[in-house]
Amino acid sequence: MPELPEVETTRRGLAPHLVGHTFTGARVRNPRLRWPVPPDLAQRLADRPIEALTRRGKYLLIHAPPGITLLHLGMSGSLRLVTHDTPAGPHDHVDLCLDSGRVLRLHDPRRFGSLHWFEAAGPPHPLLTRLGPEPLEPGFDGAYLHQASRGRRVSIKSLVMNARVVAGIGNIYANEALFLAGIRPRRAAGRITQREAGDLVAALRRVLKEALEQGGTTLRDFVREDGRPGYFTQSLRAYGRAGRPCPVCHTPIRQIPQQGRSSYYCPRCQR
DNA sequence: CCGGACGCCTGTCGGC
DNA sequence: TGCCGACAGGCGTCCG
Repeated sequence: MPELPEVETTRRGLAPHLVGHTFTGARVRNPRLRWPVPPDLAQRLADRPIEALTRRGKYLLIHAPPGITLLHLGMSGSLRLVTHDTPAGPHDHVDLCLDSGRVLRLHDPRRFGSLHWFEAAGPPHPLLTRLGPEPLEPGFDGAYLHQASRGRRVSIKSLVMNARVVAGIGNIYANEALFLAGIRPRRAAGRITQREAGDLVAALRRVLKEALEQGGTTLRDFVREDGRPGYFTQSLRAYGRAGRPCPVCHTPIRQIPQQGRSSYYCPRCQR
């Protein structure tokens, strides 16, 4: 998916087109996403003015009282703004219609994404209640990550991709941050030193900010609200670069399977 | 509580 | 050329 930089890029692109506008309704072409799209979505949204568009981890939240629409893009989801008469293609599952004549269109070939609606005044949505701190906010620092890693037998990469530990980090940015911090992805989380925890937090912050500046990473599916890809793809240091030279020492980047996914690292720079 | 396996989907790519 | 398995940005659920 879309990890934090891609979701935040989408949020920033959408905000000027949503906030201050009003929903006129919705069109659900295929409600079968990760969870069923609410059948009464159109009625819930109609005539509701949009007050804010926020992000928590990889979740987007559209605040239109009395409700909040919660969106998750899964592995292959994207959101685009199109005019109301733009023909829908395959995998264009949901349209949220705006009074501007534009439509917020959810496209998701693999359908691992989801769309929820819940009352703003009620309890927070269950998907949001157990999320760890935002990686770009002050609550996430070396002391926190070191503390969170104590006694954990999982790999440091797994720990950092665990949304209960820190929100918004997926496979790409976990690999990239571990590269910058000089830590091998298979290291046991419980054996990470205080200094390494600090380095990893700094690396995560740095790579997330860099990716944000370039509109995120596009491997195949991700596009921004206007259809442009993310340009951080060309700046990836380790991810997807198996066999190619390490940008620092030129040793070939190694690819290993880890929990059913690929990890990439430099065997010389990372210990 | 923790950690690992599984399942949910479709599309693409490489090897035979 | 065609088929088939592996793999792809995620994550809730279940089981030991």
